[in-house]
Amino acid sequence: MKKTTLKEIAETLGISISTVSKALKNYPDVSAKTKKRVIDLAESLQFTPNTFAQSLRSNESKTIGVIIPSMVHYYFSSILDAIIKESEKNGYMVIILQSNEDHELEKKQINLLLNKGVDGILISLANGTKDFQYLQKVIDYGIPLVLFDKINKLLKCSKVIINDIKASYDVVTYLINKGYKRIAYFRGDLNPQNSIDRFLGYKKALEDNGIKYDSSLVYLSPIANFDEGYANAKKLIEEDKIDVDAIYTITDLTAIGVINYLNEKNIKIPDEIAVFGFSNWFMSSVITPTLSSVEQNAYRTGEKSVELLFKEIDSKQKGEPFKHETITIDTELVIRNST
Amino acid sequence: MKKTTLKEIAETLGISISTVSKALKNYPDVSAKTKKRVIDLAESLQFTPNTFAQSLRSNESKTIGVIIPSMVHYYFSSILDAIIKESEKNGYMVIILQSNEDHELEKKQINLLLNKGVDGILISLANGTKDFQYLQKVIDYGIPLVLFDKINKLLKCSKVIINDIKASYDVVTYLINKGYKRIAYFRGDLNPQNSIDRFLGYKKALEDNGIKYDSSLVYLSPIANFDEGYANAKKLIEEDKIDVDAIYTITDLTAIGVINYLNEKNIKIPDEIAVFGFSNWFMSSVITPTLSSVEQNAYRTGEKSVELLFKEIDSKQKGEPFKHETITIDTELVIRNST
DNA sequence: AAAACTTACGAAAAGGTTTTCGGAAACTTA
DNA sequence: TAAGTTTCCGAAAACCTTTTCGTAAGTTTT
Repeated sequence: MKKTTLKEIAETLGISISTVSKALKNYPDVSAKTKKRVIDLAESLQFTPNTFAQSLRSNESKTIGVIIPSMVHYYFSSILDAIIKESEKNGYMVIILQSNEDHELEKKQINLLLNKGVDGILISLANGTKDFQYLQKVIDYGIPLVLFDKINKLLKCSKVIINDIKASYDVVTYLINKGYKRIAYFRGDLNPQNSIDRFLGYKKALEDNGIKYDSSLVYLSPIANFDEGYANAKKLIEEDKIDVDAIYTITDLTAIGVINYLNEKNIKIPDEIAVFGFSNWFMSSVITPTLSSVEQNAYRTGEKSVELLFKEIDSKQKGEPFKHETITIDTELVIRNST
Repeated sequence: MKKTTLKEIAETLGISISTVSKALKNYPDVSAKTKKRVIDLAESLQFTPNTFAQSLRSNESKTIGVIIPSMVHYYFSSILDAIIKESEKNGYMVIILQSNEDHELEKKQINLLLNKGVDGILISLANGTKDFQYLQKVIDYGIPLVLFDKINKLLKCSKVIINDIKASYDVVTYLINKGYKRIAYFRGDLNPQNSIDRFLGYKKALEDNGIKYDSSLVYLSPIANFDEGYANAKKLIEEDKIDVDAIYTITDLTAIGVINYLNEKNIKIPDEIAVFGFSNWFMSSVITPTLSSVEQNAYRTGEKSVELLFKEIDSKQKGEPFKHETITIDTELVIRNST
């Protein structure tokens, strides 16, 4: 089975290819009668234009590329959900790549997408990413680029983020107001901006509330997973940090590791130790006890990211200049039984 | 910034476009000297062939399409993880679409992918899908198609599934051997094949173990989510089904709903009622109590699906006939504290 | 030295669409 | 009726790569 082409329609009707093309695109210089003949035949043959040829001519693929660290992740899959749906509404398809937190792979994938001829790129950076030359290359090539979640402030392009400093500040302030005094923090690596910012928010809230920052209450969980949360909680308890009354973590998964350890040791949450997470994974609402967290509005982040990208693609098509924007997505504290 | 073309290289070197193309593809009828000149210049200009033109010529996009019901789902995102990674290894990119369990949308998306010119399609069917004409169309067009997870037996194409009947049979047999006698089942809709099969496995295990099937112990949860599990558990308890000693559900999420209700009512798991799920979501290993489940090997399902698809794409390129295969992925019971 | 090969390159077509431009025919205006 | 306008269509180029086929020059064989 072969696809119908303009040529076939033209030959069948005894007219030229140009006329067929113009008829289907409703050009004014085709008579109503001819238009009808063309459209009728095109429909009966289920004609759809060959996208390869269209892309070659227009240099547009009607496809965008997305690079995320990992797909099996509540936050990212929610963002992708939004990106895919919004793109489809706009007649675009989405190619997804996973950097796997590997900086070199990310670099290669950017090049793959550029070669592929995508009309725009959305990316949440891998943690290790320090050299931004290849992203600058995307910008130089004039390909619309939007950074979301894990961004780099130095790049001149649009960005969608949350205010991590404020969100983190709010968490700690809430804990202090609840009466918790010795608040441990399980921080992430100091590489992606949001990891730094959450740590800064933690510190600032302590300071503003007259609590001295104590570095012995800060534990590192570089990949922010379940095991690290569990291990750090174990360490904390075994180090006899008996006065710690709350543990706040870089992300929910780590917090759930903490909860599991505390549950095992029969340490009462929140009576003996409270736990606060970040990102509001679905899981957090169904574990025991339910986990307080920060709703990051992943879906909205995805929506806004594509929105910015399409704005930029649009400007490019029209040859208009484009003003980069940075959108900050609102976050909210979700209070549950763990605090 | 514009992309380098063969033409530019040809003009710079004062040779023809054909020769440049052949030099880069290492044709034997280009002298070593010319080859070197071409390759050197191509590298310094960072030449990469225009994929639009390549696709137009070869009628291949080096892209495959995937349609799943939903992306924010542990099972599906794991499958996608595998699909994306394996495709990348083979030099293919992946376009992902979500049918949202909407049969009409699914149909539209198949057409989108066909028009896009993807080299193959992977799909897990929406629950409501009853009319398979448009999938037959894919096959008729000669586009490689692989069904996974939620399939239809009548379609003549490759498939990757698990043995749902056996997996379910094993669960119930295990429960019976553990001494549970009144085993309730929260079943899914009778539409996708796997939902039917799990139900059949449940019935058969009862029968083979001399336990009479009791339809009053079967509850329906059509979309198999948390709330339905919770609601059905509530209903079961409020109906005073006091002798029920185990609840087995179509999927983990539903089981977690059950656990949450039982926890709330202080009904001891597994002492008063045991709970068994299906799919082994990550969540199941961290809730209280941890949930017994069936490991479905999602990643492996993804791997095998692309493997079959690429086999078929390969055969097509070589003009060889292709023999459809159905691969059955092994499952294992994962026993935890809920049973 | 003529015949038979080999080597190395280029012309050209094909893949399908889009859009500009030119021109013939039909029509309107003075 | 001549000049000016519309209306409608088609030729052709452009987007870029790939591959077949032809051919000139050079090399080897009789």
